[in-house]
Amino acid sequence: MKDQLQSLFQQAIEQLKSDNVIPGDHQVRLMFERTRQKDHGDFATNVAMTLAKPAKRNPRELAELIVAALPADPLIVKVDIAGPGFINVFLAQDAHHAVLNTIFSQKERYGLAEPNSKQKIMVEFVSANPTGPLHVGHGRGAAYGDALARVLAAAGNNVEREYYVNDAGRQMDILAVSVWIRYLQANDVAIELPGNCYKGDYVVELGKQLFAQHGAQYLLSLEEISAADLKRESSEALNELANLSADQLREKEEIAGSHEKLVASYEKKFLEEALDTRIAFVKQTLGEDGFAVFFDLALNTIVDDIRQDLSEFGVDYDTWFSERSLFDDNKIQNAIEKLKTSGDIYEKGGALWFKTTEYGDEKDRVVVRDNGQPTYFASDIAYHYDKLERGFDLAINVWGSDHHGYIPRVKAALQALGLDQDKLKVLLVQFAVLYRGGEKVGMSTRSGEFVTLRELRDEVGSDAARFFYAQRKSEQHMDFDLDLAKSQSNDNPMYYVQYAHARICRVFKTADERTIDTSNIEQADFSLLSRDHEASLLTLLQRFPEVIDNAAANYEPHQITYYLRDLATAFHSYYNATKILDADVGERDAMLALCDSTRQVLKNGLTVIGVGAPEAM
RNA sequence: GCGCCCGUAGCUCAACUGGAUAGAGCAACGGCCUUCUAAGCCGUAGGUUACAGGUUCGAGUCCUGUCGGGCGCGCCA
Repeated sequence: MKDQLQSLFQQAIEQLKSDNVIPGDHQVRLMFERTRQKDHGDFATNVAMTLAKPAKRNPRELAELIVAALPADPLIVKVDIAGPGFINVFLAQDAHHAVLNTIFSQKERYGLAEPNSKQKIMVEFVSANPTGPLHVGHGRGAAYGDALARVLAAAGNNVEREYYVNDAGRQMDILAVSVWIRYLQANDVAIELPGNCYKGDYVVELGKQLFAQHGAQYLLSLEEISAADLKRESSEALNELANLSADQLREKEEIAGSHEKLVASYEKKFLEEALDTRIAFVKQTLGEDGFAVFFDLALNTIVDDIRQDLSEFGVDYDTWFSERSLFDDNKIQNAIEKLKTSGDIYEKGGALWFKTTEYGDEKDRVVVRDNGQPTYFASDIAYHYDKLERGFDLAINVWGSDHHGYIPRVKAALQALGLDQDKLKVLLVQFAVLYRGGEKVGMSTRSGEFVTLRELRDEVGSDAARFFYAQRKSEQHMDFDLDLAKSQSNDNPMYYVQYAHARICRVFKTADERTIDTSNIEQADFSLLSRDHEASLLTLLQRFPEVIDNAAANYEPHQITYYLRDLATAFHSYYNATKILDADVGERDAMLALCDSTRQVLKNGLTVIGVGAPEAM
């Protein structure tokens, strides 16, 4: 529809160019918008106003000339010039009715572009550390990422979904040690779980499970363990604190806010040091294979759980990419070597640094620590290198907004590796701030104090949760009131949209019961659809492909949810104002055709955001 | 201190990427079920788009500053 208008107006503009009204070399940006008000017609363009300056004429005068040069076409019945120079286009009735034929012929494909006709895109999202179950914060990333993937696919892209599993690194070691301590407790060893270990109930379960499988095989006494613990006098952090000069102390206190806060921050560092000592001890005592028993069980159990959780949420991935595989396949080494060759790596203090400042980062970053261990950043360099080498036109990362500071260094790495940094698009999802009874709820996985995605799904259902998340645009901060989400789930607009779909289904069932023949409604006389309600519905049905396009182009699946609400509203109004099945045969069939098309588009739209379209509520 | 994001009706959010009179849902108030599902419909009320400047035919949207909120500034992941 827009395309046809484009070409008609383009002809008019070419005409004016050859008449020297518009400079021939001027690039004309011709845009059509749906109008907000009926007396502005169906479409409006501001082209006369944008051309006013280059053509050195006032906009309304220019609009007259454009309209005069417009070729006649049956599509357009009237063209108005309004306001400061808008050109308002009124379409013929037939043009509105034609959408029904299109929907009948394309059915579940209506609104969707030709599959795989555009780019090959990878969407990586969620990628939460496999150290515990997903919480409701991850839910937003999951709902957004998956809806985005579906929208991009609907717009004709070939889309792959990937989950990057951080199965290497310190957090996983902490998890393994946490499980081991719970295992000792299951063996009646009177050991305490350190405060900075993982405290969730699932860790207790894993400990019990290992006890059942392996008995006392990995048992140590409290005395043996305590003997190896880090003593306060051996702590680097505490020694540093003790040796601060008076000046240094005052300066650091000022930054920390108070003496107590400064001491607390050093105590915290000491506890992390102590935990590292414990990890090293456990690794050494249990041996590589013994430690792997705890590590692998925890990892596999949790990844399986996450996979199932997401699948029940309607999110299924094409690939689960293991961080550890980057080590096994030497991909990290290779990436670092490549950076060395290009001269982007230097050594300082025993560590290897990557000159990210050369590419716009605020400071250089360590890729290999002085102890020889690659950093998380090193993994990420290798991972993104590998990702882009796999041949995607575009790689999208959906990240929590807390990672925004990380973008410049990853982009720096891509540039240094000779890749096109524009092929990586990072989309940030703001944190959902959780409230329960007016109180903010914490979401730390280590503390074990969080509401899981599964709990939310159990209480409100996967569809309602998805719709709720999908309604928000990603960069919008979001207040998530758990009580509200649970108690008022019927207020979720999803039910309103689904209800419209179910109502239409009911109309057709009742038609059946009354032995009304609905098999030929596609051939009905659509010109009988001339009420205001019908015109609104037809316009909305026409808009659906534009909505998909726009949502995909801007990475904004939330546009679909608002569109669906509008469509449902238009239908509910129509339904209340009209007794469809009691109308005369010809009119009735036309109305049924309109209903059937509306049902189809509601279903197509719900599918694009990953929500079901039930036939009854 | 520096950087990123945000600030729109009492609350939660939209606004077709710079367009015409800023819109929905909750909450409030008044109506509509002998009818194809009332999980619905119709109506009333609610706004200096945080504030102050600027850019232009035109600004919630772009620029500058101020205020307020979230997040980030590790040889953590």
